[in-house]
Amino acid sequence: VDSTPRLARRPTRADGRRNYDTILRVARQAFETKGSAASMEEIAQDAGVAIGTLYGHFSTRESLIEATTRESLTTLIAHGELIADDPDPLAALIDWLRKAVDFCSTFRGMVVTLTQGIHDETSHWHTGCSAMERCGANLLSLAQASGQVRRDLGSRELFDVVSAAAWVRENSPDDSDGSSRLLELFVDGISTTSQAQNADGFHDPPVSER
Amino acid sequence: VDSTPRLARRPTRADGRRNYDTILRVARQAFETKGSAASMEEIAQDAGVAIGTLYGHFSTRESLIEATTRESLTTLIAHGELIADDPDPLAALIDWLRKAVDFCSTFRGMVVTLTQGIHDETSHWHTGCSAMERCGANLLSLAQASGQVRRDLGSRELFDVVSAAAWVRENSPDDSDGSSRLLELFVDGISTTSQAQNADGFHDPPVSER
DNA sequence: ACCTGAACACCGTTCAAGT
DNA sequence: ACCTGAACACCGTTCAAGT
Repeated sequence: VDSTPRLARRPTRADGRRNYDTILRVARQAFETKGSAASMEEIAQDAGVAIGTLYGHFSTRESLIEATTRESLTTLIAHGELIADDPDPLAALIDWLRKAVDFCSTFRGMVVTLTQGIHDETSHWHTGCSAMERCGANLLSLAQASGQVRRDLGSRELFDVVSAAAWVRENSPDDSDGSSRLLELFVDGISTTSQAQNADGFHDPPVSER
Repeated sequence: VDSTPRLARRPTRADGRRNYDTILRVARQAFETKGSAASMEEIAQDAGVAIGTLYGHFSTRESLIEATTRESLTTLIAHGELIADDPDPLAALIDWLRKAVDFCSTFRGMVVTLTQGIHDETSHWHTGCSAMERCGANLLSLAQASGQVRRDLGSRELFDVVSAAAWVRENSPDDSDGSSRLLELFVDGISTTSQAQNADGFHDPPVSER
């Protein structure tokens, strides 16, 4: 028996495919405006299908969230593999970390689902989460090999850093703009290069002084 | 009109006070085992009162959580004031940060309620949260004045660091033991003293190598 | 294969009546 | 002043019946 749950799949029949696509589109919209706890009933209604149809395609909320963000995750990982041969591994790592935080902040509440996914092997997310962690682990070890990042750091900790930064961004209004102040602090703590210098070579003033 | 909601108060009448105390005791227990989303109904039942009685004393879940942890918060702040005149302000700051993370991890889900509290002025928590933030801000500015901590750091960011570390601890099984690896990374990123050295003067190996 | 929606389950919160 | 618990509201999920 296969313990990993089957991911949502686009149906073959025309009407099913139509519904599947509409639900996905509506769900994306709903999650973005109301967060990952958006009402299933409402999504079904807005998609013009009965609630049972929604559950027919996406057996759990988590499965729907997964399907909704599958593309972005694939893109993130592809990008991570692409920049793996960057001459400056630290720059590549930082670049990827920022994009990873962006991904985890696709909508409110997503980062919670994601972290649950990585710890729960029966989760619809687990495969995706693991791929993401592996991708970060690769960039990390490259940066460590080049001596730019301290070696006492594991890939799980990197994942924690990313999710923590994403969590702060969605919970602290001040941090909701593009850059994650927390991540930059992390980067400073991680790198072995001259301390008190982030990737841009300077520190931003605290929010309260802008 | 006073917009800040009245905190839960111990009633004067004997039977009311008995119920109030029992509810508080049961709630503490329930939150610790089931997290801050523990069923109100169950708490009332276990306390041997009707659900209406619970709401009579604690108008919202948040109010109950606040009352449940009020003592610890007071202790945390008192401690922060006590160590403010430590000859080593950085050590004092770090000590307090660790205790603050502990406090925010009193039970699962608490840190979410807390961060909402600091951003929402109508919250039952807001007064407590602000006091906590002020306490940290004080220790921070002392450490900054002594040149041990970089100056481009605000108190809100410190609060974010604490809550992020607490959030990771309650979401990542690896980090659930006493120390918060994330916090230590932060500390490294914060301090102006020789990089790649935390307060103990060395780095712990990553979890995966222990 | 896929869709439907009534039915079930569960839980938080309120409020009129009681002591 | 405080307590009671039925009643209300809301929402997620299932499943027997239909196309």
